Amino acid sequence: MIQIKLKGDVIREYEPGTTVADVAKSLGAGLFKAACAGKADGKVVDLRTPLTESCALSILTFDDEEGRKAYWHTSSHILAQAVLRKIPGAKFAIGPAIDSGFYYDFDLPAPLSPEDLAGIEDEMKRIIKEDVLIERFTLTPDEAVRLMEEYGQPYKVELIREHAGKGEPISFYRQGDFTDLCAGPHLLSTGCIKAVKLLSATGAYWRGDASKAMLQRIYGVTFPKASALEEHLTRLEEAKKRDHNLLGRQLGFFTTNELVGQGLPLLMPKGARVIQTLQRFVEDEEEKRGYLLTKTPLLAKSDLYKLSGHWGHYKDGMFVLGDEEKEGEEVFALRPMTCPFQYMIYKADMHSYRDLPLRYGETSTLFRNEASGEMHGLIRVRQFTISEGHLICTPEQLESEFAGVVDLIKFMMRTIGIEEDISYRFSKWDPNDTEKYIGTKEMWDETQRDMRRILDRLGIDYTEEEGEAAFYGPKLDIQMKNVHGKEDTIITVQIDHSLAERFDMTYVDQNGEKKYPYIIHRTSIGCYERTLAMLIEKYAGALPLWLCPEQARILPLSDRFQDSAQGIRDKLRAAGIKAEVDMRSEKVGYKIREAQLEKVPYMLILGDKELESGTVSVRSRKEGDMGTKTPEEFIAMARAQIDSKAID
RNA sequence: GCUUCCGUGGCUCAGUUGGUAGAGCAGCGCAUUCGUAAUGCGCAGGUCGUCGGUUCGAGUCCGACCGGGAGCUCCA
Repeated sequence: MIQIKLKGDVIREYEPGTTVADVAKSLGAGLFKAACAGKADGKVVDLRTPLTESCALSILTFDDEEGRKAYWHTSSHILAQAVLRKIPGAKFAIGPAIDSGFYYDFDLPAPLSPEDLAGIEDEMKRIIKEDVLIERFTLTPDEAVRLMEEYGQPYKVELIREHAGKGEPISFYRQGDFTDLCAGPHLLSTGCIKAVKLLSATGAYWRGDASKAMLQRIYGVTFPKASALEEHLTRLEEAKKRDHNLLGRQLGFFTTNELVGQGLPLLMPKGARVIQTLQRFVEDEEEKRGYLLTKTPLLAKSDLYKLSGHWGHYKDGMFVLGDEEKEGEEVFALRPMTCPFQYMIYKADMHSYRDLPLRYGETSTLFRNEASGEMHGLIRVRQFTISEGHLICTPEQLESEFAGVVDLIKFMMRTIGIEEDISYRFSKWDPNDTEKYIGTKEMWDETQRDMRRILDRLGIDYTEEEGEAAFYGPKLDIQMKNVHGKEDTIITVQIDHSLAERFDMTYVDQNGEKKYPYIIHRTSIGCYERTLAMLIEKYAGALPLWLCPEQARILPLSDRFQDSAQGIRDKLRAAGIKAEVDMRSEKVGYKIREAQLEKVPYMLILGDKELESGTVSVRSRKEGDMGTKTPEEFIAMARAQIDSKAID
């Protein structure tokens, strides 16, 4: 007998060879029905796995992340089986579970129409109803290749050939007429899936490589209960309503124009005001922290970028002015970053170790010629303005300067209220990508070791990603997901031990020797356009009071009150509160409705009652009627909120 | 850049098998002067993204380009 330690440290004895499914069954019919996979001594296992030795076992259900992954992975196989039935000649690539469901990539003879998708979804429901048994079996690599060649599946053959070297048997899962190469785990039968929805069909490159074939990807999601699917779909709909690309336009924050061009949003008065508020806040805070403001040109001769390495590594991403081919013509380029400009400021003087650290900050407008399919609202644009900065320091100062930058960033994130929504990524180079990166392996090993040590000491909880570094150094990227679940970098901090030498930036140390300093590239709040986009989505347009482009709107009950309304508006403005009056001859209900839709934080209603008592009726966008206050009381309340940068 | 879907007045959309455009909101005018999410009436507004093709005739069919959405790739 073997001893299995279950939930709550309960130990039960089983015959050796008992499967995970058997154990689940012995614990209860309900658990067996809900079981998606098992976890034996911390390792995720298939329900079919026979237990040969004593271990700690937990049964994973849809409520566990790993159980959910197995559930969705099985769903992707059902999708593939449905495609096989509906589209003869379909070739299968890969079909994993993802955080929000699953997808499967296919090579199909014709593009998928929405009707095709509906037909495939119906077929999936049929397969589920048939409750097809799912079986696991293994083959040697040679047998596996032969089987997949027989099925006419070249992508699977390619995958098997790659695995073959490991000398392990290749596992397959078969459900009726469909057999797929797969490591598992999987549910026991197709009937375990209850509610299905196919969400979209799009393109995706084989192996994520743009030089390889474009496949068709179908995204879907499934749940054990129809109501859970409904809720999920409702959530997706709700999320779309927060989309900054929609809401930001509705609220009059920005617009785009065909004649102006792709990726070139026009910030309208309200959006421009929000960004101005953020920018003033950032510049003031940086000044307090010892940053030196610079203002450098938006373009430079190509020679500067040749020196920085951008001409070699980043030319496709730059807007180049002038014709390189023409003899003797000067060629310029709009700047894609601020680095070399601030370096030239550093180089304008001789520096002693006593001068360091030097912290340069600039509200910097950058231009990047992104490929046409990359642009998205305010998140990915061709011209943007970033709180850019470079810290020049000695090796001894690197850690404390880095810590200072992280402290500033955390302060910014806390202030705008997104501290809980971000994650940290340690972005490293890819040693095999010689095209992309400059510098030696020793240099990379050293700076990455330095950065890791600093991150660990700062207690930052980060993930690691290879091949995401800047071409000159590793990065700490601060990531945030947009409303569609897509992650973007909003802030980045980089350690650079390579460009100082390239630019011959030196300082004189205690011994009178010239040394190359470390450079920290950083932004404190990111680029304003992208940060604004994230704020719109985070707050569904209802920004914290201090950031609102219109903080109070006075609503005179009838035309008779217009003069006094303007008087109150002027009082508020004098107190630094952004106030307007709705002068239209409309009913107050109508004015309130509009102000609510425009997310104006406070509405001040003015009629006979208020005029007599020298007050206004205050309505908050969030709490509704707040009763009457004198203008002075309202100003005091609003100012307190604004000055503390309160997050509602 | 790639795959796919889409493009009708400022916005949201309708427009049947090709027969030369319609609604609501917004705007403007008039009336109304109103108490916490839409007052009524009227007026004006579109060479149907652009260019080319098929056709007696194109918003409707075809192509190219421009722009937008989703995904992929890319993102110093």
